[in-house]
Amino acid sequence: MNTVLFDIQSILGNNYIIMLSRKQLRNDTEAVEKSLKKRGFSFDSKQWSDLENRRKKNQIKTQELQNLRNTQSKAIGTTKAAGEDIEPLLDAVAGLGDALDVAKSELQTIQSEIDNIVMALPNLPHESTPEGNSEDDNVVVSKWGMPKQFDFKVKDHVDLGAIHGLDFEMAAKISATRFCVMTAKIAKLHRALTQFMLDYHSEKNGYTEAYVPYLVNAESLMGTGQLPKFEADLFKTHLHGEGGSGKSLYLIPTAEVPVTNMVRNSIIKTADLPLKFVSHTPSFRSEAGAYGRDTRGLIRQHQFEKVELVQVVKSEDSYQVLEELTSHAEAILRALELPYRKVAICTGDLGFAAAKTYDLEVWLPGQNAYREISSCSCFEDFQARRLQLRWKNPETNKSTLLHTLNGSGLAVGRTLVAVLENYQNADGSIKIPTVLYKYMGNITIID
RNA sequence: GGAGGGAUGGCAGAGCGGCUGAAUGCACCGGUCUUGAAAACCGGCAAGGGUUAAUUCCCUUCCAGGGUUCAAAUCCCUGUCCCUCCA
Repeated sequence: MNTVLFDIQSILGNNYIIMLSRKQLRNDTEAVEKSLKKRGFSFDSKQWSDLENRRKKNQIKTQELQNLRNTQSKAIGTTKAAGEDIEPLLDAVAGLGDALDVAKSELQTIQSEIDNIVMALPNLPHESTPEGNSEDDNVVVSKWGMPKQFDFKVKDHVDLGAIHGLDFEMAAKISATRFCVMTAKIAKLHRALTQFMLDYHSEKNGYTEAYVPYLVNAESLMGTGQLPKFEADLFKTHLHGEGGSGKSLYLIPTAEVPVTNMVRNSIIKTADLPLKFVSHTPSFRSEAGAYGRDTRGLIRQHQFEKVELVQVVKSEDSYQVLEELTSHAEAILRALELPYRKVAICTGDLGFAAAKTYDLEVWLPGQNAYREISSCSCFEDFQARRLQLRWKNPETNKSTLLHTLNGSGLAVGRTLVAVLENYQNADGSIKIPTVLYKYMGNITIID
């Protein structure tokens, strides 16, 4: 995969802080290296320390020069106010400006080298994240429901969908592969699922519904960690046409990006915590690295609907909230009576920004397997640090980084797959899950 | 499409070349008073970074980027966003 290098300073300005704490990197370099190794990421601590030493030298030098300039300028000010001759003082500062410029640009070069390295570092895994190299090492934590036994040969969702109005060829005609068209009852069922999820989370679990832009700027993607590293997975657009004067916008790969960025660069009032948002958006993935995987059906699409849960909480609450948020996603599966299992993602399979992740995998009779339908993650302060997302701790009177979490509640397309396959009858008709009746005009079956 | 006005600390809002990291008010925190609370009064209160034994010292930041100057929140240029008026 291509790693796209950005001029990070031009995007975020000079005054941002980086995702892993610089202090931690400096003081615990070895521990960081060891922790990142668990997730298969090699961090060259030697190279980094060298850079850091150069940075330190240059920064001290630069700041000394700045200090000199400041005191001299003040002296000129007071001398002038006293009506005395400032000429000798002006002579004394001649050349200072040039020396400062040189020092500054050296420092900046080193800084941006460091920034590029640090921005590309993934989060450290939480101690409770199981160690492992690949998805094969993920750990099943729990199972709910029994896969239903069918007394006929089950169809997969593609065959079932073909009967009811799920059309991939038509989508390919008007767009490309990995898109779909839904019509009639199946389109309605898809919408019903979305409605049900949104209502459930906002009414029963206390989330605030949010409608957000589907095109976002680079700063937002930096904030949640998709940039600078994963541009190849995104669809990029141009505001005033390709090569136009407008800046580039990206189609969101998940609602996490716009929703979490709503509170970028802010200090949240204690009384407003925790923040809980639920948002339904389409998600766009170019899936650059996934050619040949799940080419059939709805599982892996360039465009799919998702209902996303996002929470912003105090650091001491985050792991309890991860359990809670995961249970909110599970509640949808239970309400739909879909068998699933909960899997703890191992260090080698963990997403870039996550410290700990649970995947929920739903049972798909058509594949005779459990497949991911939700991914619930705790990012600790990793995103918050990039986002400058803090609260004022009244005990210490200090601005403190918050923790962010999110999870799909659920991926709607895949939920549709699960409903089609789990609720099928021998004749290809689909029973409607009870909780969806009211969203389906009280019909009980699609035939 | 054309003409103006604006963006300052958690919020509101002064400042418009040097003594301003920033008046004042609100909010917030601590205290006095009170049986308790409120009110009143007193005090504190921006963020980020470096450095340090340190709550030490220093640097940066008044939308963003560049420029002028010994010195910029303040002057100049560019961009972004907001608001008013005209077509």
